[in-house]
Amino acid sequence: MKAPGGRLYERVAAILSDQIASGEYGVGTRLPSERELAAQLEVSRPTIREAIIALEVDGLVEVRKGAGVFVIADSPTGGAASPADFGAFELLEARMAIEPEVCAIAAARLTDQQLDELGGLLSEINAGKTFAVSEDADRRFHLAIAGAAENSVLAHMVESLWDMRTRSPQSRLLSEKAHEAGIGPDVDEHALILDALRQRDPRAARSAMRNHLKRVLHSMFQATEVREVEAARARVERERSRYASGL
Amino acid sequence: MKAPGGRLYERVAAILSDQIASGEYGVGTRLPSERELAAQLEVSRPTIREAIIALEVDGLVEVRKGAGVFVIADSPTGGAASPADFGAFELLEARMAIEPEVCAIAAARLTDQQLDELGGLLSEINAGKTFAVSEDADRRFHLAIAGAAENSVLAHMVESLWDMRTRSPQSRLLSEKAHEAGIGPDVDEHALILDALRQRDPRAARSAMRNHLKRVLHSMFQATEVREVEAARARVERERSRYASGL
DNA sequence: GGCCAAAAATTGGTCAAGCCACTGGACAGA
DNA sequence: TCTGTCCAGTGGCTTGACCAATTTTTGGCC
Repeated sequence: MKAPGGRLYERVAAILSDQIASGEYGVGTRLPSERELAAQLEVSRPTIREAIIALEVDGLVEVRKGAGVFVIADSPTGGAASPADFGAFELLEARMAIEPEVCAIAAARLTDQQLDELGGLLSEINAGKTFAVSEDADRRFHLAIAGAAENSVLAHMVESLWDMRTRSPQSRLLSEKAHEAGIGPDVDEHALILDALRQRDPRAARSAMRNHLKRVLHSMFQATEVREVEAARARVERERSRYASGL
Repeated sequence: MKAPGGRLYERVAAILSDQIASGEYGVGTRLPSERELAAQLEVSRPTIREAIIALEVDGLVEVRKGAGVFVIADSPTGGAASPADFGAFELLEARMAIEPEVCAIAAARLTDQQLDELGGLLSEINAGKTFAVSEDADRRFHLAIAGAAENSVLAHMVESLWDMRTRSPQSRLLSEKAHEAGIGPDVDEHALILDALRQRDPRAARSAMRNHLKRVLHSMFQATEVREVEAARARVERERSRYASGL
């Protein structure tokens, strides 16, 4: 379940696979062309091709020369149903309980090299032109911190947490809503976390991570509110049109 | 290459896969470099890379940057993951990071019924005549607290933590050692945790849980000091020294 | 207007060449 | 003998190009 720094094609495959699982690319539909994907995800075409081949071997897509890449399934072949659908809020609560501690531990053990790596990821979050790209960088940022804690159990836990998030329909929905509302990974907050780690100050690191997640929680509230407002507006609109016709 | 029977990478993957299956490239050995393969099979390097990725997704080979491509199996595996053997000390460290927080959350949400249940488990730990019995009660005590946090993700995490412990040879070994040294679940400490939960005081609960785990860590040190365990000794010792600094 | 064939645009398939980062072992110096 | 440095080899990724299959558009014809 390790996924962080991995190879580029793996990350691209993960992104695409998520988008397929989430229904963003429904079964039977065509994926954007290799060239488009390369532009969107900011990688080269060969890398996109490698990712697509990985998906193909997993039985998710079918490639038709000259026509395009088509989705033929939304989950890995024999993958007998991924159970465990967790709620978006409890997932975040779990992160708030675990990640700050992990971050504190990491602060005490980080190597300079790992700091550099995190710096790079921070710029990636910042530079990511697409929502999907910077969100992926966000994920790798958090996983890199977990890795820096030098505790494979904790790394495994944090990874598992993010996987659950990916698999959770609720979380994906909320993430989408947040996205539409213009809410994405916050660069400044991540910078604060990195600062604390640079100082190798466990308390500050814990606190920075907690604040970050608190803000994420806040955005989630916002996103859900927006959603409700929209639903309400739609309802009003329906009513309005109904009465208008009777005029 | 000629005889267009499909895509090139598929044919290359088939060739390599056959050579692996036939033992031409045995498990553990290294494949020729991508450049060599490209020359041998008269295809371009990207094609070789695509084929290798297909083999990788099938679990046949492992790619190590800068080193080469290594055969790790001679037939496609179901994709099963590794058994994951975690170290006893890092496992405990993970518990120290997670369980106190979970305990704090539980303190705020516990029902009276859950308190009663915990009380019952406490007596079981106390009354358990066998080491195994009270240890099992110990486990259920901790899981019950996690369950009381009313967060399925956290409950899942804690459960997973204890499962790892059960599956970890190192942990079992240490637990045995501790047993021989007369060290078992400490009733008083569990009582302190329960007290804090009864007061519904998150801080006190967190602190009580942390102290409890700290003591467990201490016992583990004692147990490892008692005697050496030939096979695992080196590894345990390495870990031990790493965590000793944080004591 | 409707139909069909040719042309153009689009898409995957493959190749070539190059630069980078990492690994591992050889090699020189202490 | 040991240690640290260096370098050749290896995979990782990109750019740019051309080919082949397919789809879409175009334009002439009926």
